[in-house]
Amino acid sequence: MPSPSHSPYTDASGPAAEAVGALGVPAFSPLYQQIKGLILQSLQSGEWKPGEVILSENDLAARYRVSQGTVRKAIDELSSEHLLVRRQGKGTFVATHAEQQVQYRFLRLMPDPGQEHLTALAERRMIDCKRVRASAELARLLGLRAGDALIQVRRVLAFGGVPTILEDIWLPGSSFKGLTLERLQDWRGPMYAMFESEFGVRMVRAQEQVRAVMPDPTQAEWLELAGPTPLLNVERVAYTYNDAPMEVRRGLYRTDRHHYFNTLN
Amino acid sequence: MPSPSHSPYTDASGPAAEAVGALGVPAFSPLYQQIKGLILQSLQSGEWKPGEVILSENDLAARYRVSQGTVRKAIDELSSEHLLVRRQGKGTFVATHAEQQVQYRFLRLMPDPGQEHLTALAERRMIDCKRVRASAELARLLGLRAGDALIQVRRVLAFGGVPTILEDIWLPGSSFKGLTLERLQDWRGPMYAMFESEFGVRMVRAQEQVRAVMPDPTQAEWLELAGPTPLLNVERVAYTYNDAPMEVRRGLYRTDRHHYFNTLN
DNA sequence: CAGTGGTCTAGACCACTGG
DNA sequence: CAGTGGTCTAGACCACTGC
Repeated sequence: MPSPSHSPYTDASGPAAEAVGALGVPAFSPLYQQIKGLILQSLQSGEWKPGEVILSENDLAARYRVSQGTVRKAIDELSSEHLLVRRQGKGTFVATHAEQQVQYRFLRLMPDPGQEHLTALAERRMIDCKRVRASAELARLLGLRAGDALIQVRRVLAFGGVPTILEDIWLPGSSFKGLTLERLQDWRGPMYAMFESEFGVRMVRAQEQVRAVMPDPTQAEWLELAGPTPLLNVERVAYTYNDAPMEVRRGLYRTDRHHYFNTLN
Repeated sequence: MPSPSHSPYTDASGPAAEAVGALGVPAFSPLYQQIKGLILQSLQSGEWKPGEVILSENDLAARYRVSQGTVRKAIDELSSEHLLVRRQGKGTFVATHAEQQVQYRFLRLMPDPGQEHLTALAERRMIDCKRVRASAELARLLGLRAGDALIQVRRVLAFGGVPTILEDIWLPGSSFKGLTLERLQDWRGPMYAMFESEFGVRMVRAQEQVRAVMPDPTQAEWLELAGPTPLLNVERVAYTYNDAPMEVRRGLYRTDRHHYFNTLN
């Protein structure tokens, strides 16, 4: 393992041992990337759960026999991916959706200027939660086979009494056994926080596709639309650790008092 | 200035000299943040132009009398904000919109699966470029006064012969003197690349608000819509260095063969 | 080959938290 | 006060580029 007297590059032992690519070509992978992978494994295996402290940088450095700076760089990346959260003086924590500050981290619908008071008046109406079979399309998105068991949830989010979001959510039945309408209704806090504590599934990343659509009559009824109203159709696939898809969600958003917000860097 | 024998924290000379907050409270600001600010100033002042190499890390370290590691951390952040681009073995370059790889970095409309061929068939139709006066709304967004001179550009983007995007663009007249329809039509490449090389304005960041709307008859005509079609209304404010707003843009996007794409982290 | 960015280390000290 | 993350340095060496 790395030690002061020899270079980490020429040393084939330690955590870097099998850094060899598919073709036998030595695929160079920096030490800190390998450390990052090891920490990631510990997160996936549940060694540290959402909200908990992980080992200190010094302890991790000792565990992996590398310098603190190398551990630090690994944590830097995990932290910028929102998998870990650093708190100076306290430690490094596993990120969670159950924090006041980052609630609804994935919801990009914001109140228009002058409508900010609506956020405080949010109200969730759980409509349905049932077992269904995966269509070809849903199976493809979730990496399953058509016909596999899914759980489908339907709900409405209202702001200031105005139904604004109609959502259908599909989850792999195998990972969410025992999810019922009642448990959803009783839960306080973000749904993704419930997934963490009740099912051990942490959503880490998501992709959305947005289109403009006209609602069908059923959808219009749930949103209590008076006349024909164009809506945003937001299709989301959410991923856990190691980029495994774990949720598909289709939301219909009213945008007369809200807008979908995005920052381009 | 910092040197091996004394701590950078207790040294009040060098680039860190006036790190004192508004209330006389010593507002601690890390050295690398100050270096970052100094590099940012050089970018704003045009010492290095988009596409050019900047000083090497060693040279910057010498210039600012800090270690290479500190310069490195400053460049790390500027690089993650897409203001600089590192190329191993070659140097660090000022980011530009005039690169093949990152063309249309801010355009989030993507072809639907099976429609990817459309991207190659893009076609721009410049419609209009005229001087107007800022409305109260536009003035607010651009940090100007109502009535100030603006340049308004209207154009259509078509894919595979289908008009898909109708855009209105507003620019501060003071920064874009001499922008004409003809120059826009003659320009090959991204509009933001033209802003860089012709007007010295580099767009660095942008925010978008997306809503679902029905087009008015004029808009429907430009997009050659047969019947009533809901569209995405995308309002963008783009910013240069130091977060100064330099462009407002309203786009109407057809989403029957395309979608607005977003990644949530 | 020299020059650039990229990685890794070891050690020192600062800023923050909590007992 | 000890323990945590955060900053800074100096030096060594690797990976990549182009002459």
